[in-house]
Amino acid sequence: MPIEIPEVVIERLPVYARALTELTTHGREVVSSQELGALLGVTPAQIRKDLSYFGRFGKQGRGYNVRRLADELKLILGLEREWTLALVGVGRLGEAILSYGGFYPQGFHIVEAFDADPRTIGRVIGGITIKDVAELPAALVQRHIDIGIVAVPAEHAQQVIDTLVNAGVRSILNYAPIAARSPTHVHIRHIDPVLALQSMTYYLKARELIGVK
Amino acid sequence: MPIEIPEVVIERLPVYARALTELTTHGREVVSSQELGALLGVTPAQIRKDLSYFGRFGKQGRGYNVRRLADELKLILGLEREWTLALVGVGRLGEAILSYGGFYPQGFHIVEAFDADPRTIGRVIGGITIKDVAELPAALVQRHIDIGIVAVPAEHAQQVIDTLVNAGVRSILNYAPIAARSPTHVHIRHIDPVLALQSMTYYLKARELIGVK
DNA sequence: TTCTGTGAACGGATTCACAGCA
DNA sequence: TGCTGTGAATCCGTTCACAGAA
Repeated sequence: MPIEIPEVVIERLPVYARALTELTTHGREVVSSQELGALLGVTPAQIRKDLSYFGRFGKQGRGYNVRRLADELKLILGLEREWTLALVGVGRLGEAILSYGGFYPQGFHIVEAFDADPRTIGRVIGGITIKDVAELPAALVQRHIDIGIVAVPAEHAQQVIDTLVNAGVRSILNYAPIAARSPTHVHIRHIDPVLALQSMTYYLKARELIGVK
Repeated sequence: MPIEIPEVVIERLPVYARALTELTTHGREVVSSQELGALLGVTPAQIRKDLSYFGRFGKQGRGYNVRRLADELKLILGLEREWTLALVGVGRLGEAILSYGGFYPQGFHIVEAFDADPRTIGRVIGGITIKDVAELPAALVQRHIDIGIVAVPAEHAQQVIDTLVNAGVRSILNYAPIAARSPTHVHIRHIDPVLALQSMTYYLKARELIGVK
């Protein structure tokens, strides 16, 4: 197996997979890197190069079989199977995450949820009984969890992440507004809308300065 | 003014600003790029280089004045002022966004909200009356909106984005799972937890293949 | 001495451009 | 002819390393 595929490439694959799946529902059977690129705002060369890390999926002169390529990508990403997730933090945000209908159909099953608030512990949301966060370490031993979701206040996030990591969780989706530190073998993705907004205002401000309104 | 500061640099500034603000609350007066880097998992050289695009904020032999640098960064990013936002889509997700307490204190004020569902239109959430999305274009003319938040189902997202762009909105925070196309002068940030999960499974799967469990 | 600011070197990702297959 | 797959060239961000200020 070829070592070190750039992480940016891995992050683009789900985007391709999603677009291809969408195309199959429209009955599309073949796409060229050109078309797919136009659809996604990516250069055709980018797509071809990315795919070339994993194999040769296209037919010269024709393009890619949409369904075949979608399936290949899902296999590469591990999207053909289901994954178990544990949610830590069931405040307003955590509750929204629990109720969100977009994870399950994609094979991401939240099977445990934890909180520190006695008023929240014991409640049942979306079929899941909220447990005491103190039970988190023990629960992680008992039941295999692939991915942790962190939705606790910023001040507790690092500690929760440490607990997850110590229990062997290697993938974390973090909603807390912190610059979390974790071992290199752990993959973290941050969902941070405020940070996203704060970088866009730079451009808004810049435009106003030069009077473009 | 120097042209073309890399976008990645702009995206790191809010991270620095947040850490510095945090440090000020701890009474910290001076930091070196070394310390700040350790805190954020970034190299000191990275921080110094990033800052050098905007000026000379440090003192050789000492480091940076925490409060001063925090203020400078906020000024650069436009975080000293308040910004008006309009939310489009007040389903479960949109409602969570409206109720989320993290935007307002950072100067991001959601002042309008729109939906297509007659049962939702007219409701009041967080002091805001939900309007009919059909009124969106007119409302954008009437009231200045800096940033649009898109939280509609995927199939309507592109159309909503187009409407926002046509009305002159230049910054969009998109929660819909689509690869949106927009003019280059418009800045879009995507919040897409499923995509984030789908790229992490690659590494989970890879580890399992080589038997690391 | 310590740590910033920065040109130069480096490294890695993107794009180019073309050989080769359908 | 059309479009893939891919080495080579290019571009661009990161890191190095050091001069210089406190």
